[in-house]
Amino acid sequence: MSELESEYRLEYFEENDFVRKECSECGAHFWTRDHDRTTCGEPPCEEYSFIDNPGFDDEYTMEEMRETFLSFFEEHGHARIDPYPVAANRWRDDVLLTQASIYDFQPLVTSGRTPPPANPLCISQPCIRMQDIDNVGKTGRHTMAFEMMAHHAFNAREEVGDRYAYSGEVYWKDRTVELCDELFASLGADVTEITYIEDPWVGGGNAGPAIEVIYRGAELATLVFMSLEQDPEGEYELKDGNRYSPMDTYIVDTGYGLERWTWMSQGTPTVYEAVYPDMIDFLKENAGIEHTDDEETLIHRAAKLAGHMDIDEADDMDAARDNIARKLDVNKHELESLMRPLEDIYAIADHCRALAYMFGDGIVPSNVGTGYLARMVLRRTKRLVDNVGIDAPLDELVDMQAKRLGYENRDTVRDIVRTEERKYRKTLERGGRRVRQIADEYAGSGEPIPTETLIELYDSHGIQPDMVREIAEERGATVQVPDDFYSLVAARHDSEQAFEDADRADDRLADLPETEKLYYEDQDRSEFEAVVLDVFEREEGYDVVLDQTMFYPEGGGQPADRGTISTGDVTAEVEDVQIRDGVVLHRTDRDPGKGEFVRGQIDANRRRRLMRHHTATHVVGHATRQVIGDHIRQAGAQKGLESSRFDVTHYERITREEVKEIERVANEIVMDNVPVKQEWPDRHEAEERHGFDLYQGGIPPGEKIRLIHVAEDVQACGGTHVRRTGDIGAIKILNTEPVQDGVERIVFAAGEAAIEATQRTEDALYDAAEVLDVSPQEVPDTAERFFAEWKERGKQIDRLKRELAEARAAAGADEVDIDGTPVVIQRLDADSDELRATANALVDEGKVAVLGSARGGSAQFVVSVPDGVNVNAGEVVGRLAAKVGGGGGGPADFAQGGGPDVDALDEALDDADDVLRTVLNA
RNA sequence: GGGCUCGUAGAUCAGAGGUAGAUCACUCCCUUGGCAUGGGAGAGGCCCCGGGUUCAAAUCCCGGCGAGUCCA
Repeated sequence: MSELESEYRLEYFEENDFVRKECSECGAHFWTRDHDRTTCGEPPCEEYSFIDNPGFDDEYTMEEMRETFLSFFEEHGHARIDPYPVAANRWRDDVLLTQASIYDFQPLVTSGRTPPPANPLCISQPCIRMQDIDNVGKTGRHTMAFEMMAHHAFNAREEVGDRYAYSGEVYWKDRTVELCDELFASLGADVTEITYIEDPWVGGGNAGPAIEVIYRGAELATLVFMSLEQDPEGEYELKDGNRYSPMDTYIVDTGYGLERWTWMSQGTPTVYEAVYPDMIDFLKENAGIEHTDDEETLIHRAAKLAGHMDIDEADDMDAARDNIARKLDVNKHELESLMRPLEDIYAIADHCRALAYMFGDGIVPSNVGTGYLARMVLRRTKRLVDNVGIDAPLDELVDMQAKRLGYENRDTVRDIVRTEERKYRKTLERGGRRVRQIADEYAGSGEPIPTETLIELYDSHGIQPDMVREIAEERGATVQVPDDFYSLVAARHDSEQAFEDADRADDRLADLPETEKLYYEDQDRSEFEAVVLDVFEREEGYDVVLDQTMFYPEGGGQPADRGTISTGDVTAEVEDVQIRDGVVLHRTDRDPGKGEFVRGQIDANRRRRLMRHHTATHVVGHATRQVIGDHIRQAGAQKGLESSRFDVTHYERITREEVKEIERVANEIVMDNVPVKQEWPDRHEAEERHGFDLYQGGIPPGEKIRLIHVAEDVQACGGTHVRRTGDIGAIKILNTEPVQDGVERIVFAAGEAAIEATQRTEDALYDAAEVLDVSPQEVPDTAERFFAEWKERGKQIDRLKRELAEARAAAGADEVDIDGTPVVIQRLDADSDELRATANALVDEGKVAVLGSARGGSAQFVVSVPDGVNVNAGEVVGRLAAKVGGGGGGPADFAQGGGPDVDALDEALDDADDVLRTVLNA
């Protein structure tokens, strides 16, 4: 019995004559108004009963259902909130995709550090869950993309006062269940059929009681009461084996699946037909799928049983399908050939919606992060489309969903899909060639292609084993894919992950007040006075804490200030500045003394350069978005003194033309000399006005955030900036390079650094011009001509060497006769090409060539033997080379070798005839 | 972020320490009235870049650049 059992004894249940029951099938505890009920109502304990028998008074489209839900909660005192992007990594670094509405408020709101945008609130949040990907299309109810409708209330215990960004209780369990119940009733549901299953929730270090809400076999909502946090000494032990204790904040976290509610209202065989009717029709027609009335009936009946098709719960797909076929009394293969294409079409519609969300919200395909997930989904979708025989281009299919979802950047989305599809096609072509080659190798041998090769093909070249099998079979080779294929692949990646220590809160700083940040008040000042609050000794040097400071601590990609802190008699160099929990630590070489009055002086020149680069970063970012597109987002940035780098998301290489245009637009903003403004608005107002693109460099905590306006560009930013764009002076883009797939780095310089960088580039050009003895403008043409001439000369030299060699051979150098074979033994002191050519020419005349050279600081030999002469050239070279302290070898008719002992070369050549005789007689 | 694979002729690839190759494409010649085609000849290479090992590196080692792919 759960220790949380008492948590579920709600007044609301008692007042409304609910009873607590235990499911006769699965043993779960649940609450119901129906006193005769025996099962919990959730598959597999019960089947869907709403198919062809809708559970609400009216049919709703997805749009209508969303509106109905949100306005219901608005009428019940909730504020409606706009949805967040599906790319959750835009505001948190612990997850990639938004998988639930509560993700929008983690970690800053749930921890109480930042107030929610409204309290209570309701929202319909687009989510993507990759975990269910294998179920999509097959179970009739799983989708990868979905909207989680939700109402949330953020509560804090009375006794903690206003320590958190919200206080007191808005509402808790009874009101939550009551609202849920009322929503059902307002739609005309038969509330006696609803079951509320007790199902404690645990996840991500938090936990709490939770209730699954089941109606006619479908799980329509989950009501989570997040109220516990992990604590080794906590009073509750939950199903994950950890102990938990109550938190100061407690949060109503609900989830109502928009698609399921829509489905429930329509009672179609699958959720997909309820939510994407137009797209399903289009895909069916395009794929040429038509059903007879009998088949249609069979599909309906199978759909009701499809709840069993869940690869998590059923042992495997095959068994589940078998099971359904038996219940319907039809042939399994018949059922399969009927259902498969439909399942693919359902999955395509769902995947296209997921892709529309991802690309619409600015995810760029990549080999890492969310971009990789998007790439996987796209490729999977492409395979499904090809499989089922749909000839519409993928970008059009994704666009159908993007249009429905109301995205405005549809052209970019289509461009991304096309680019990505092209890349995939190339990978498939490359892979196909590779597999055919391997298949041909094994086709003759009768052996199957080894598992090791399959793993290699998948891991290194992205070729699915199924594809290998297909191609191999065409070529007459066999393939056996082991069941544990993917775990074998995983085994190749079992290296341990290195963890970086998170900055731990420093106890020493707990009692110190936050340092007053003068650098935000006047960004041009470089001197200030302060009091030393404390000094901590470090291994090397000291950490000095002041009451206020002009020193900018490292952050937001901007390096820390340098300078000095001085009292009357001590001057300490500030070598680094860091910030911990709002306290600025000045790392110095000397101790100014606790309690002293000090004068601080920052290195103004250094700071000016950094400020120029920081403001320039905003300008370059803005210019890049204007030139390339709205999907451009900051993926990292580092400011410097000589240059800065700015990483942006983009799905192609940035061209030279684009660089020039970005540079032009950026410098236009500089020349416009507009003021750079900072403001500290309420965060939610700022988000309302400017959207999530504010947070290019991460999300700051707190009720108010600092915004920097540069021309039309607005960003949340903690850095220091120049007063007007004209103060930047000039911006010069130095280079662009790929950081990873989907991320391009723009390296640029601002102000005097831009001039310096340009001068360096010019110096290089002038130096080259001087060497070529032409004007800088003529350098490219001249270089091209020289390179062509250089290549031509190389060929000319080769020709001449060949002629020289022939001439030498014809001249008949000292020729000796060894056992009837003419042999030329000669020292040439030429390079190895020439030796080779000469030897070849001699061989053409039927002579054995033994040539030596001392070119290049070492002794070298070439020995060449004509056809029909029984001398092993390799052996001759080996013996000669041994005399000069080296080695050599080669095929029997041609060999090379040498050694370091140049002085012994002549002696070795003198002995060559003996060597030849020995080898000949052997 | 980490692992793995690959950079050789315009394209696709072979060569795996010892004289840089094949196929297609290209140029020219022959066959034809012209084309498809057939026969022959030729041109085309900083073997990605930089170090190292070696008598000798396209080949082995290290570093870089570039492309691809899998995993988190």
